[in-house]
Amino acid sequence: MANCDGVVFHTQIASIMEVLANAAVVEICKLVDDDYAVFRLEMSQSQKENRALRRKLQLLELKVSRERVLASRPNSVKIIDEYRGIARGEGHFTGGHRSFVKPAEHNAWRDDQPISIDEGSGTSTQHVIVIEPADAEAVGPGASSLVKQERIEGEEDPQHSRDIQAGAAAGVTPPVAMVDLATTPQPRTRPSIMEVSGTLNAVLKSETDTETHRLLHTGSDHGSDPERLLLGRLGCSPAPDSKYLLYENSSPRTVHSHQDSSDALETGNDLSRSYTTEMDPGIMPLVLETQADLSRGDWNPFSSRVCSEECLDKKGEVIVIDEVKVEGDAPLRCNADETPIWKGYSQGNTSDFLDCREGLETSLNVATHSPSHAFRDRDPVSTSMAPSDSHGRVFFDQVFNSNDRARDKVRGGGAASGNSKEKRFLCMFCNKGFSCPQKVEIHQRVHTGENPFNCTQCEKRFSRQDHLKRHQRVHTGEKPFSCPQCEKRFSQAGDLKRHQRVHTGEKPFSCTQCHMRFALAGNLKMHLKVHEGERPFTCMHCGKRFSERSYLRTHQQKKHSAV
DNA sequence: CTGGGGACGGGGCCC
DNA sequence: AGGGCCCCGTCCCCA
Repeated sequence: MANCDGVVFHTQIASIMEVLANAAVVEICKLVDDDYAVFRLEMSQSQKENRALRRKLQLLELKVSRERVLASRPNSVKIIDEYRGIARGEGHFTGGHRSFVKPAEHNAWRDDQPISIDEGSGTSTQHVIVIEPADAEAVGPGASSLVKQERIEGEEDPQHSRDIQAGAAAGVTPPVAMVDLATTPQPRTRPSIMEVSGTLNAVLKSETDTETHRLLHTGSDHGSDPERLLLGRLGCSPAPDSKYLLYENSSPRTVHSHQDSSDALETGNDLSRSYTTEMDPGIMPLVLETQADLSRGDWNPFSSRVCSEECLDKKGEVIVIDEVKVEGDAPLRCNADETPIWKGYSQGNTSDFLDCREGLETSLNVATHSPSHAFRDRDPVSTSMAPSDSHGRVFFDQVFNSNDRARDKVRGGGAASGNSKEKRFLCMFCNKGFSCPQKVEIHQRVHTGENPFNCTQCEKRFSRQDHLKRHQRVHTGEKPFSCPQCEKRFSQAGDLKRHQRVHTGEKPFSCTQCHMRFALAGNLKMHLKVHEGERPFTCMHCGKRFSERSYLRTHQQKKHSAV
């Protein structure tokens, strides 16, 4: 009985505890719910305030930008303060859609010319920056200008840039270099020059060539010779003859010109420098010349030159440069084992071109050892290997009728020198200029090592067909060149010419260390080792040293043949 | 060492 | 455009 009472007591206690616990839980939940409701209410209010403020700010910015556009248009000669602020480093370009728009019509903005800007894209706030020459009076009404449009908040809006282009193109059929690189798929024949990492670096060349117009000008004042515009990717070191060169380093984007070293680009007031250094990283460098008419096919696949001197005479003026973003890490390759890179140019595979450019930069010795450099280094006057006096050369010129060609060669030597106006096709390895793509292709075998012509009688291979043909005289024994003074015959004309010095006594190569003279350059070279005391070949039997391998071989045959 | 030839690479020009 | 040729320079080798 007592046990039963104890059980009932415990049961009652348990039920009471349960009730109390449930009540406590309910109370706690209620308290939490109340606090949460209050918290959510506060949050929603804050968010509403934020939205309202943001909207207000956007409206304010839009209003200000419109006012600035209107204020700038009456005289059309003004650099908006905002841009100045940016140029001074007070402002920052934000990422986003960028466009340069310049109307083709009359090469200039007109006062009554509408600026085509799509402002209907809703949430975006756009700044229109009109960049005009500060010295507009001097430049005159025909001065060209740039409009830079910037979106602050807007996301990528392809339609936006199309609108801009349409507006620019609507007026007159523009002799245009209009590049919407980000939104318009370029034909395969158009090198995608924007596939380069780095910051935005737009280079625009204007034919007006005023100082203030060199906002983004890399070209030369010599309008007739704006030959080279190179796009390097990794601080590429181009051939020395490159007159127009753009390369980038990791630090502030600078446009380099071999000729315009003193122009605005080099000054502290250089707007372009201020401009470019303010660009967002991750935006691509762009290089183009305003006169470039891409539709004419003047693109030089080997040099990344956008246009030739002919098209520079044209007056294309509309430029639309859209932002181009880095699209991952494009695979870089320049592998000699692969299809020769220059082959890609016919398909306009410019990424290949650029990639190989870069690949080249990793081994600059290719360029520095290029034949063109070697030729420049071989100054027949300044080296001891040269004919010792002018008489010798004149004599040989007269004898062998090689005057003109010899002189032409001496003059014409390096890349883009001499007759450079017609050498529009540049080797992508050493930048040497050639008159046609086929010549470039042949020349580039120097760099690629390709030898497509193989001898059927031996295993030798040659880069040129005429060399193969010449080589095959070895097998045929053909010696079409006979000496008129003796009965000797030669397979090559040069060999005969060289041989005839035996008869003439001509020794055009003189030693600078002594008075010895030689008929052959190679013999002089060998002789010079006597003066230099250079004896790299050592006899393994007696330790005697020799300057030439052949000397050592002869020595060993004579002295140590038994061994 | 010197003299000289064989062979080849490369550029330029002509047809 | 492409082939062929001329020319120059150079390396290698041999007598």
